[in-house]
Amino acid sequence: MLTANQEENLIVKGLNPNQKEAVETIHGPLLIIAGAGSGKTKVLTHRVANLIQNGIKPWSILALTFTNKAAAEMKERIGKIVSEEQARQIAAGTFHSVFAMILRREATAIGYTNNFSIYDTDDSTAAIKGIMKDYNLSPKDVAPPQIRSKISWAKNQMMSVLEFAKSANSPQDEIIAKIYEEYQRRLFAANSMDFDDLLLNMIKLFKNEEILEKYQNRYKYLLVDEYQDTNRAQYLIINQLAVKNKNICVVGDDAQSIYKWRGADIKNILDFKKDYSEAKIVRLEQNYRSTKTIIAAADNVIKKNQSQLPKTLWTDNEDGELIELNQWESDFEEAEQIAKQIAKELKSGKFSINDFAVLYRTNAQSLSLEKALKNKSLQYLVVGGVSFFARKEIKDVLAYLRILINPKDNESLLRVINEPPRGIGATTLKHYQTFAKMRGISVFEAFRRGNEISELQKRAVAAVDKFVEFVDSYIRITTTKNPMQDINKYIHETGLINFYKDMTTDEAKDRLNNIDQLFIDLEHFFMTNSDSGLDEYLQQSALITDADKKDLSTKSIKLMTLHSAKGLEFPYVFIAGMEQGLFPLGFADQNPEETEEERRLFYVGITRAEKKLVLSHCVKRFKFGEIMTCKKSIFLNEIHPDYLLTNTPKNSLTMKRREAFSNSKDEYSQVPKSNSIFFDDMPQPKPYRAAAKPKIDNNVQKIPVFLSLRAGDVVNHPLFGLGKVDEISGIADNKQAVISFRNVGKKKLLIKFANLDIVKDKF
DNA sequence: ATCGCGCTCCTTTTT
DNA sequence: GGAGCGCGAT
Repeated sequence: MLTANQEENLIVKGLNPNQKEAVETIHGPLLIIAGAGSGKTKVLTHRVANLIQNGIKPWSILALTFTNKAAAEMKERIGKIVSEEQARQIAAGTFHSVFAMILRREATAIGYTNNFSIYDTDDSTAAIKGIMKDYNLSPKDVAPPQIRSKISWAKNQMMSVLEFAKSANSPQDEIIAKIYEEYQRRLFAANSMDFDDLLLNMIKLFKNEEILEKYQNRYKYLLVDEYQDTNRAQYLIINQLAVKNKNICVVGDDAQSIYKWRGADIKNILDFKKDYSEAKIVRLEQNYRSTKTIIAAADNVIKKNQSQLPKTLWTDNEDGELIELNQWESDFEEAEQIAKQIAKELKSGKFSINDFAVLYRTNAQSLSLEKALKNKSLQYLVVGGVSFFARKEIKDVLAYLRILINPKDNESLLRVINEPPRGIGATTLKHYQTFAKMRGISVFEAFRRGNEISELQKRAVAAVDKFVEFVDSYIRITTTKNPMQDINKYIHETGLINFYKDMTTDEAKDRLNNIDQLFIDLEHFFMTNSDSGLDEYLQQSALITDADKKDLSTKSIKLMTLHSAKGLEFPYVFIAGMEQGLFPLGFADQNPEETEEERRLFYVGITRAEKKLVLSHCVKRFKFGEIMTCKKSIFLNEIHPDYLLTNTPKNSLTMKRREAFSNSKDEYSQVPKSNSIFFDDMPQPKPYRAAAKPKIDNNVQKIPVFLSLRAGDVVNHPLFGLGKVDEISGIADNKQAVISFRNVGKKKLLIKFANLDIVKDKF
C-alpha cells in the first residue's frame, strides 16, 4: 500500500511545472490554456485523480467533454490511477448527453414527461417542412435546412421567438420567426426536444431554485473541456452550476476554436477572468507531440490571424522532416498518390498502418480516397460521415420504437405510418392532422378517433385502425425489462424487414444488414444496462455519434474531416484538397472572420501530426458534377518555404526524382536551424515574400470579366451577392448580362459597371 | 395511392 | 453527381 505522499508523487511524476500546477489546483476557478499537443488529456486525468485522492467524492465531479468517447477515455485513464469503481462514479459526457440525463430525471418540472423524444437534425428539418406545408410556404423560397439552422442559431444565442421576430429585418426572417414559434409549439406538444432544447431546457429547469441548488450541491467540481467551443447557452448553464462553489476548471485553446458556425463563442474563454476574478490561469505551451518543423509551420499559419491571443507554442522535439507540399493533376491522382505513398512508407517498415491519417475539409472528399486505398488493398476506416443512426432504415426502426415510448412523437409517427406502404396517403393524414390540431391532441390520439372524422374514407379508417391496434399490441415493450424478443417481433411485424427482403438489390441488402447491426446494438445495451429500458436507449442513441462508436485503435488508415480530427494525433498526417474554395471552403476567404476560422481549422490539422505532414492540392477537381480548375489554398503561402519540400509538376520534379529526393537525408538539413524560433524575442522566420507583396488574388479574376463573361458563369456582385449568368447581350461598352442572383432574383446589368467577379467559370 | 421520370437545387464542418 | 421535389401516368 502506498502512502498518500507516494501516491501524490505518482500523480505528478513526469509533469512539467505548469502541468503540475494545474494538476495540484484543487479548489477555486482554474483556466487552463492548453496548446495543441501540450499534454492536456494527461493533465485533466491526473487532476481528477488528484481530486479523488484528496478526498473529493467521485460523484461530485462533473466532466463535460466534446465527445462521449473523450469522456469514456478520460474515465478509463482515471480508473487506472485511482480505482475503476471510483472512476465509474464520475459524471462525464458531452453537454448534450449529461443534460439529457438530468432532464430525463426532472422532466416533469418543465412540463415534459421523462419519455421525451430527442429530435436530431433530420427530425427537426422534417418538422419544419411540415410546418411550411401547413402554412403553404414553398421550400423553394427558403430551404428548410437553412431555416432549421437559423432557428438553431437563434436558440443557441438564447434568442426567444419574440426577440428573433423583433430583430428580423427581412421579410424572410419574419417568416422564419413565425416558423420558429410554431416549431417550438409543436416540439413541446410532441413531448420532444431538439439538440438545442437540451441546453435551453436546462436553463429553464435551473430557474427552479430548489432544483438548481440540488445540482449545485451534487456537482461541486466542474470540468469543462474544449471551452473555446462552448456557446452562450452552455456557458450560462455551466456558470449557474459553478457559481455557488466556484470549483470550476475550464480547458481550452482559442487557436483551436472551430465551431463558431454553430454558435461557439470565443468570448467564453477570453472572459473567464472577468467571470471569476480570483481565477488561476495556467498555460501549457510546451508541445510534446510534433516536430519543430511542424510546430513552426503551425505557428506561421496561426500568426496570420488578427483576433488571436498571442501564442508561444514550443517544443523540445527533434527538427524532423520537411513538410511535403504536393501538387497533383486531379483529385483522382491525389488519392492515388496518397495511397501510393502510404504503401511505400509501410514497406519501409518505419510506420505501421494506424500511424496514418488523411484529413480533408468535406466528407465528400472521402470517396476518391476510399477508392484509391481499396485499390491498393490498404485497410482504412472512415470516421464520421453519414452517421449510422442517420440512415433511413435505422431511423425508420427507431421511429417505430419511439412511437411506442412516446406516442405524442408526431414526427416519428408520420415518418413510419406509410413505410412500408399501407394505403395511408397524404389526404388521409391531412384529415387526421387537422382533427388533431383542432382538438389539441396528438396525431396518434386522433388515429384512435377516425370514426369521428366524417371526411375520411372507410378504407382509410380501417387501415389506420389496424395500425393503431398493431402498435397497441406491443405496448408491453415499454415496460418489459429485456424486451429484445418483443422488439424483434414488433419490427418484423411492421413489414419493414420483408419490404427490404423483397427488393433484392444490393442497397436493400445493406439496409437489412444495418438493421441487424441495430438489433445487435440494442441487445448489447440491454445486456450491459440491465436496469434500463428502451426509453433510455432511444434517448442515448440520439446523442451518440459515429465517431463515438468507432474504435480508432483498429489497424487501419483513418480518414476523417478536419473537424473530426480535433483532439486526435497521428504520426503521419495527410491534409488533402488544399485549394481555394475547398479549404478555405466556399467563400470564406471573402469574410475575414470566416477566413480566420478556416485558418484555425488548418492549424488544428497541422498540429495533429507528430512526425510527418503531407499537404496536397490539385489543379483540377471533380466538383458540382463537373471538372473545375482549382487554385491552391492561400493558406499554403503562409507557411515559410524553408519548412516545405514542394513538388509541382512545373518545377520538373518527376516522380522518379521526387522519390530520390525523399530518400536523401541531405535534403532535410535545411530544417529550421535554430531551436529558439519559438520565442518572441528571437528572430522569427521571415514572412513569406509573396504574402507581403500585393498579388493578384488567385481566386477571382478581376480584369478579364469584361471580355470573358459567358452564360453559365457564376459571379459575385458587390451588392447583390452570388448569381448565375443567364445570357449576354450587346457589344463592347454596351455588353449586358442577365443574371439570376441567389438572393435578389433576376437583374440585367451593364457589365462595364457591374464590378463582377467570376467565381466559377464553365469549362 | 404509388411509381417513375425529369427537373432543379445544392453542397461545409456536428452535438 | 445525386438527393429531393413535382408532375403525370397507371
